[in-house]
Amino acid sequence: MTKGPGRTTADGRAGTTEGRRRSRAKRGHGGRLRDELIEAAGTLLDDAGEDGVTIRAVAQAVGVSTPSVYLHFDNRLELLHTVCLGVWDELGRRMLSISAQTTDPFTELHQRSVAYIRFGLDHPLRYRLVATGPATAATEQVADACFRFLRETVQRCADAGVLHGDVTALTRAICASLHGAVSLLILQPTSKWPDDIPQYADDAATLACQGAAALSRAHHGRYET
Amino acid sequence: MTKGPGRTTADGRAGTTEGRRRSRAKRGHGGRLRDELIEAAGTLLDDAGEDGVTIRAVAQAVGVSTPSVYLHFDNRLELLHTVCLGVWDELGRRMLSISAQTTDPFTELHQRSVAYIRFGLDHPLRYRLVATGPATAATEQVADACFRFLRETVQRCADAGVLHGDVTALTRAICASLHGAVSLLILQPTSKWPDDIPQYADDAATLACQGAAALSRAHHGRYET
DNA sequence: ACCGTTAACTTAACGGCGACAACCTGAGGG
DNA sequence: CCCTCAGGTTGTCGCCGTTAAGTTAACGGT
Repeated sequence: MTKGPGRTTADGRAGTTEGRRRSRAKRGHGGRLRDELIEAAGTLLDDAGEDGVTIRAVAQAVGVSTPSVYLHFDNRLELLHTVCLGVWDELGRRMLSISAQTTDPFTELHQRSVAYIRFGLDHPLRYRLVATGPATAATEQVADACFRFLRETVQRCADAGVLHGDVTALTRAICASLHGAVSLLILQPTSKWPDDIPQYADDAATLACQGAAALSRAHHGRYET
Repeated sequence: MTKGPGRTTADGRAGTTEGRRRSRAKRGHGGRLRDELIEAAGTLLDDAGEDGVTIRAVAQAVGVSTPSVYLHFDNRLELLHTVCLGVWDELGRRMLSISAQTTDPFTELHQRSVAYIRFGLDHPLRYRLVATGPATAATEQVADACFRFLRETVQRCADAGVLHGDVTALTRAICASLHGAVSLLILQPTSKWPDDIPQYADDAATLACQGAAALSRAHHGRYET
């Protein structure tokens, strides 16, 4: 009865268990599968968490064989990051809409900070993946974009004379503080989150911005007049 | 000629490739292996990064069979976290020595903040594992200890009248800021770190503490007098 | 001196994973 | 009608974490 070595012969065949059987894409539309993979990986991420997003599971969900995924993504991580990037665009839009509604740069800084924190808390899994996972080209791209958004506002504050000193260093310190506010929460179960999330976000943003102001005063006093 | 299933027959035997052949421990000293495993996992972590610390690699490094690891650790994560906990104790010691040297509570808060950041940057891999990995009993224990250290100091500041409002919320905001200062750096290559790390740590601590002060003033104004 | 008990390990195997090389197939243009 | 090549598939490899079940040697008791 002991069958000796016991490999399971093969992966699940395409569409064996679930996922409607896919029709092959037309000649010029190979990218169709790519979109379906991203979407499937997204739902899988929400339903089963990061570990649930295996190449095999994603392939099966769209009704395709496992290696087909590699026709569109170099590896698992790139698929995962692509899923996340889609939602990060949303943050960029929020940032832009804020500066359209605000004139005072320091208020803008505060509001963008709040937006950053709320965004992270709205998409904990996706935030965590690109902001605390292993770095790739995609993560750097996103990180740079965020940094520039904030740096831009800090620069405006500096121009207006409300902040002083090294704009890059100041921005980095603010970024760090905001990132911490997000990541401290998302790496613990939501059950332990504070009751009033908007209040938390506002407080953390206040701490970051007012802290930056204090910091810039300290540097101002040290290096100038 | 195709042999059908192709399993690799077995793991590496104990001590096949490297690691001096271990002598079996005496009756009451089973814990000896445990210590050796922790040490081996530690070096492996430093040499090969987190992914290099596989159960098989650790077992081989001490010259023992793979499943023996499970005699002392429930799973891979617990081994990893145990490795990290050893070094986190150091932070506790630094915190205590700081309060022994300081009388002004706000200065103490600042110095403890600096200590926290510098500690994280001194042990990036170990910090990351317990502070941004999946939560376990070990991580919670460490997180709670840190939180209490800071909360204690914040409380002293509140007693001295230099901070006001909800001590727990204030501490949480500070923790978040400090954690962010550490994690923002450790998740990117050291080549991209700022040149002056002590300065960075001091700035981030200043931002956190002064930000907290500003925050507590805001709350004070809102709810009282 | 023997012997049962049990701590401290080992061998063997399971099931799953990411990744790759090599093959197949059917729609579209000539 | 047949040829081509984008859009897939089959079959494996070599890892991984983890578990079940067996083996060996130190000790306590008689």
